[in-house]
Amino acid sequence: MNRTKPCVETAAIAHKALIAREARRVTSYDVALVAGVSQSAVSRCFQQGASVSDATLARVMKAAALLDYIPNAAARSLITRRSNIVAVLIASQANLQYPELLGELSQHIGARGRRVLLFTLARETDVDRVLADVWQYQVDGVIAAARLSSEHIAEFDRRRMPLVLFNRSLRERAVNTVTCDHHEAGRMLVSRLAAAGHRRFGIIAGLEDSSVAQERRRGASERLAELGLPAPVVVPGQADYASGAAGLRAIISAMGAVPDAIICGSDVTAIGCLDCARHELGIEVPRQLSVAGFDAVESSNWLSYNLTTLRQPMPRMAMAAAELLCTVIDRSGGVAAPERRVFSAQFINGATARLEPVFSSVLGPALGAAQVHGTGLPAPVAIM
Amino acid sequence: MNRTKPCVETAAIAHKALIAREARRVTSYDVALVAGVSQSAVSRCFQQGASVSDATLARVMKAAALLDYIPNAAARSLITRRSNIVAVLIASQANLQYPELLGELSQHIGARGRRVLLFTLARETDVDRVLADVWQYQVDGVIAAARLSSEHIAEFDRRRMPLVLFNRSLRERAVNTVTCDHHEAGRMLVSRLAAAGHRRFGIIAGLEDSSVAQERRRGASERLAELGLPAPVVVPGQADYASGAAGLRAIISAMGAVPDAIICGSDVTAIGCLDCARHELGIEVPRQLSVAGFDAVESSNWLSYNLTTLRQPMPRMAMAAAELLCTVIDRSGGVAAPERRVFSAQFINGATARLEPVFSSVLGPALGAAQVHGTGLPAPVAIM
DNA sequence: TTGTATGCGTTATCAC
DNA sequence: GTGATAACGCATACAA
Repeated sequence: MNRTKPCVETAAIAHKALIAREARRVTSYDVALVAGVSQSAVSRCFQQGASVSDATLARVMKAAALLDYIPNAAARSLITRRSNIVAVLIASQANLQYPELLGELSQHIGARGRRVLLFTLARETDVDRVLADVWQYQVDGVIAAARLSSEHIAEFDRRRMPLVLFNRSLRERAVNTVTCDHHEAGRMLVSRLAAAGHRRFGIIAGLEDSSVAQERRRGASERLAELGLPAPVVVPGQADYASGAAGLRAIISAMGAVPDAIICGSDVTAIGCLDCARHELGIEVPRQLSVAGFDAVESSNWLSYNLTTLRQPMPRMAMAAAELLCTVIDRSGGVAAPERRVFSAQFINGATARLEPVFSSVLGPALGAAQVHGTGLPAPVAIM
Repeated sequence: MNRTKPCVETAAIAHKALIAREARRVTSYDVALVAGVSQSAVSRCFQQGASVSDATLARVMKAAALLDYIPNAAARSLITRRSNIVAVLIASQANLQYPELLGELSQHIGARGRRVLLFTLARETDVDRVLADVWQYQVDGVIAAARLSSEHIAEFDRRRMPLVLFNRSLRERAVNTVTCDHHEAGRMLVSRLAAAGHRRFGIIAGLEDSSVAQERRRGASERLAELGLPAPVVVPGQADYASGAAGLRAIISAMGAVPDAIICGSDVTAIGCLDCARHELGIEVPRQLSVAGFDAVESSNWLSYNLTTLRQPMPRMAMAAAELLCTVIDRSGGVAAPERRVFSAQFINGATARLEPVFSSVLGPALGAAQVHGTGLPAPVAIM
């Protein structure tokens, strides 16, 4: 028994030289040769539930270590039909807006033994080109944080490719989704602002092609109508800082006055709006104007802003997406009905919106603020 | 000839049903059968410089389209020894600090016909575990924006795995790198501040294990010593907002006074420092205190801050890294000497540091600012 | 230009 | 528990 030890080592050295000379890769055959077992035995040593004797395992592992052997995932996936790779499709925009998303997804997917193959979309129209690549790489599933058409979804079905939509919903087709309820978030924000007496609203929209921004806007407008408040002045925006200033000026110009509240499609836009109001137009926030955003990005919490906003639970959503996709992959074959996981946005009570009722005791009888905001509602509207 | 057309179509339909029944994938053999050619002909149709007649190409492509055939990248990489996959190793920290990096890398690498397999590191110590995965996936090369030890690099060499280090340099070993000259950036910042009369410096360090932050700090300290200025008060930080406020208080406490200038390891820290100074301690910036950051993140340019900072040319650096790696991959075999591409940081002249000489004409004769800043230098120091 | 035959490195199936 | 052998789906050398 003792004699095998030096044998394995010297054999490994000689064999390694041979491999280097022939400029080949180290394969399981090489390990088998050095360990003095069959190639099948080597293969089994690198699998989970395989039955191998301790002695064999030890010999094989030793030989593998000496040769720097690592199983070839390409060859494995060819036969197992599992690449252990998950594609993540994400619009560059979305990646910049939610920088933590990719990292969170990668972590959770990694924890489930798979890796993320990244497909970034400079424009949403790149989807077609990118999907062709996705099919090639034989990924086990796809998380899409980008706009997919109904035809795209159909192709996923046809190819039996597991798919989870992230923050995009598609009414026409049943498909696995993880989303935040942006429609409800828009409603909630308006409810709170209206309850505090805001009457005249401006909205700086987010990206036109973003369903997230559209849902928020729809929710807000819908709730305003329900409450019998005037229709908001809506101006376009691009979810960036500059859109905040431009939007604010456009709203004031269209309205002929400063509105009671401005709802922005994103925090960065809200911050742009805020800075413009305070530093350029001399409008006091929140005394003369309330400003609210969406997403609760890190900077919204900074002392200079302390923004009133709504947070999507990104970490939980990322985890849910990873979990959902991996579950679908693991039970592949057994095709189950698609699942929708919807999370609620969390209200962040910052300091850029007056959310106390106008007749709150903290305000004196001379309600300058109430006058600036127009007549105000006779009574606070029920919150949500 | 005309008769072949319906033949291909009906054959395709029948064949597709067969494949579905057997629950197989569509392979090049299936396409060959339907198109009435050999499998190698099909293979050639999906390669670049292969010689195929127009007629064959047309028949094959038609059959492929009808069958939804896509070449299997795993099988291809097995024989070509090219996966067309590039691994990107990135610390989660770095991803949050430079959200655009991943997207830029992905775009440029995609433009060169490859995709990014993402490996995020929650902790820098995860490198070992992650590298084992990297070898498995048979990637063509690696871009590492994480700390690698000399032993790690040695393993890349041993496996002949092309590697580009991003923003990490390693003196001990020759390796391809793309970096920004952070050492020089630190020196530059001190030179400018010193030239404007700042004498007493505080430094809020970045992450301890980040070579970027260390280089900046070393450059700054070195330049201060060269200029004969007092050694700076250095306090720890974590590149986050909270570190700014904590660092500012710590520096003031250690110094027993407000320093002339504080250099922060990152913009976010600088913004935290700024907010604390202005909103909590009532220190006027830049009149009583100059604050500078690093990186020129988007928010540094906002009206509320307008930060004095230094920008790394991230887009160009990302492009350089992608280009360098792909070049190395394409000439694989011909091992060339490693290359280092070093970019310079760009100074952003914001409004949070007094960079005019203290005796500038815009200041009146009663130099409150100069007194706050101590004696000031008798004459401006030469810039750089 | 086209077809035949072979190999890439692994897992899976079956005897033993 | 172990070893022979057959896939997996493609690209390539070579003959035609």
